[in-house]
Amino acid sequence: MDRLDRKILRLLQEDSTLAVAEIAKKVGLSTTPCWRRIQKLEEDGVIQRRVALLDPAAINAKVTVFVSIRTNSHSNEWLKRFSEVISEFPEVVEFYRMSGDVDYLLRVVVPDIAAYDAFYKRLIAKIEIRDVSSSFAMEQIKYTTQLPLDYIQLAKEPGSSS
Amino acid sequence: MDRLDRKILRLLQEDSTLAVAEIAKKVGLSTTPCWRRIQKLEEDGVIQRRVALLDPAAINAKVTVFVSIRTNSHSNEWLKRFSEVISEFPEVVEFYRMSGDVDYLLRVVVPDIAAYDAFYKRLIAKIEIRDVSSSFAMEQIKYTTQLPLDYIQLAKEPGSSS
DNA sequence: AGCCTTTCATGGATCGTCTCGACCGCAAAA
DNA sequence: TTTTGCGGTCGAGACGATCCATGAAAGGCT
Repeated sequence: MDRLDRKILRLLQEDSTLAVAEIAKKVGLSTTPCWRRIQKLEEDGVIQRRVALLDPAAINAKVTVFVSIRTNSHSNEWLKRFSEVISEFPEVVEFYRMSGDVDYLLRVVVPDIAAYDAFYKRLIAKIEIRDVSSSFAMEQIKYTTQLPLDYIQLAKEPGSSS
Repeated sequence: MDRLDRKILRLLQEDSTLAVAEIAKKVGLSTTPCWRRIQKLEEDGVIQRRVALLDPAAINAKVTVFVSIRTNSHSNEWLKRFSEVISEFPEVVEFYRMSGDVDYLLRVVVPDIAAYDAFYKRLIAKIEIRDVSSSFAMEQIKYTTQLPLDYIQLAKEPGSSS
């Protein structure tokens, strides 16, 4: 993993429809080695998948709700079942086990408050939860799938000696 | 927007490398009309972009921190500057203006706690914030870019009469 | 110094896929 | 009944992915 790989990843995180030749030009390689690098990044699982991102408004899912959950049971058994139940809901797009005050945090996407209420009822019907607290997002100021590439451990590269 | 469009979107949200002919087969269309629908979905902005998703662990960015922010100033002026400053950090992958108790919520991605501390210092050096509270995610149980398609308003379709 | 490994550049061949145009047919709408 | 809006089929041209072969440059090792 070197500077070139990082550049390639940066481009593909922006737009995965770029042609290999196009990427090669931008990173300063010819197409064959650039193609091989991309292959390798996919084999190694650095690039996990390529997906289409949709406009939330266009599919009537523009309200984000953060749901903080506190629980009584902390057994593995319970967590397993809990995870399965939660993950089945397509409205739940993110789901974290947290440290501190709150045990779990969900990001839920729905059309409006009424739909959230319906979701909430379906959720608590399926599993018992001690304490639930919902916070509504008024505005999504930034949302990106582009992870920061500044922390990658770069391997030694040729041409770095004086 | 009908059932077929929804099926197409479902597939492309999963894997945008699928060939048009492949999608057509799965959806029950022939390739040309399927291709036309995809074109239209892109023109209409329903499909916003196609991107590569990376493995957070592979790029040394596997710790998620949720940052709750409270502020004093609520002027548009201040919000504008605040948004710009925050959005410039590549570590901030999500950024919401919230209702209720907390004013803003960030999702920040970093390699470890030390890196988060460094990020935090850079942040508060750039802009004054009344109150900041950080919660660390222990585990990412679910993360998907697939939005729920169950809320799409379907247009009238042929063959729906008895 | 000589050899080995790695990785690049170049060129080319092949194959799949996208893209799009032309035309037909059905069915609902006007 | 005519028009309009899809979808189906066919097919052509362009483009891009994939892979092979070869040669050159650079660094590491003995």
